[in-house]
Amino acid sequence: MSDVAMTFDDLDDQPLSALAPKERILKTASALFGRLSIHTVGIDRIIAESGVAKMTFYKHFPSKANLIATYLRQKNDMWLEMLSAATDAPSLSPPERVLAVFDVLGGSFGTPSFRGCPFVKGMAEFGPDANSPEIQSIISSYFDSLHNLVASLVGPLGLIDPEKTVVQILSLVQGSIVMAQATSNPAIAAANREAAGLLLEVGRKASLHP
Amino acid sequence: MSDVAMTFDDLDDQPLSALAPKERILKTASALFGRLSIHTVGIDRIIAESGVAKMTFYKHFPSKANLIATYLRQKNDMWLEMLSAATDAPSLSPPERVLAVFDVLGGSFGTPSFRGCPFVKGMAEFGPDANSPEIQSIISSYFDSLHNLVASLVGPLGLIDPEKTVVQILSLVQGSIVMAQATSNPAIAAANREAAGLLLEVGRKASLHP
DNA sequence: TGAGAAATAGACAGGCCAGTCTGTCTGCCG
DNA sequence: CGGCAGACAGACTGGCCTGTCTATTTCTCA
Repeated sequence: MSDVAMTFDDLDDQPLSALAPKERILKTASALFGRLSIHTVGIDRIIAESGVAKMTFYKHFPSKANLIATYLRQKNDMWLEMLSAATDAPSLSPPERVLAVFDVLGGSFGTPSFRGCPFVKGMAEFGPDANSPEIQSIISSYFDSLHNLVASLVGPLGLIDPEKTVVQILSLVQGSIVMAQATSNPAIAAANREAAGLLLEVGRKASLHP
Repeated sequence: MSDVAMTFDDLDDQPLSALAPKERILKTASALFGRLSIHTVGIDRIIAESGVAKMTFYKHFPSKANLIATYLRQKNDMWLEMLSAATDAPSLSPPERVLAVFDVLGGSFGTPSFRGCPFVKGMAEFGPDANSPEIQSIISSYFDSLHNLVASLVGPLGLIDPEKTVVQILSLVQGSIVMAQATSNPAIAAANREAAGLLLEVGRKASLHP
């Protein structure tokens, strides 16, 4: 763990000074994709704002689709590593590990670079009929990974119907992100952390069939 | 209530036979915007698939932005009317009115025309930096309306912190839609209906401060 | 210092897209 | 039957976008 708090959109914050061209491109693209959208941001703009020549861009990224894939993979890795780090903290009890996810969310929601979930947005722009198999597979593998992470945290709790609880927690996570993006209510993460805690508690006893 | 079940994407299902040109255009656009995305669907394609002349299109919709706005307003109206109808059923108890929202969701998730929430997708394509004030205002007014609807259903329950519960319910709603779009798990709506029921129950007593 | 690799600047082709325009046809109503 | 409104078909413009290409400059490092 570093001494500076990580956020959901970590990379977008630092000044874009003299990095290697490839990182400069990726950082500029990441910021633009977040602020606007993927389809509305052209290569020319990414090139102009990252201060790079067109040939340099195409040397590092053979196509725009390749840049998008790299962008999404980077977001996937950063986000899952952040979650893993937070939920692995040794001081946490098993249920607290699940709830730690919402603390990470809450930390991200406040930052100015928060622009919603890149994968939900990616799904919106590259749906199942979009004929972009690589991008679609990155997106669905993100959802799989998140499912596996939460399932691995819920599993040890010995709940009656763990898969149901996992779905509920995942819905609260995604719902939190959507709500934080749509409304700037600062209480969202805390409210849903509390909801998740209740679901874990009740899931231990019985599931509404007393 | 009609004899045929309504779904989230109602209009997209019926055959696109001989309707008035304006409705044909809107229906075709709605289907294409849902299957693909707004930015990736061009006017030419909408015209071709709706079997309409270009001039006819521009007579009814002065611009693509106007078509998009009309499309979103129609989705807004249909969806809110569906929710109002379901939550107004006289046989329901006050808490059941809240849970009825998840029954509507569950009914939509199974239909082949379900393609996620048009407003979440709209937010992804027309974010705050997109310079499309009309579209943005339709989207944010949708979220406001949904908030008001849920708040009006939660209000009569006399909960300790109703606003917190409203946020939790709304997060479960949005999270359900995202999860249903990302994974085709048929149990999502039921699991989150149950979660919402628990939150309403617990919210009546005290909120984790015993 | 000197050579090769890498980056820069910017022109260019080909395709798509929004929106305009011209002309033809159909169908309704007096 | 005649006329007119509305729909149809499709060409066309100007602009943007991805990706290629050329020619020049800078950086590295031996």
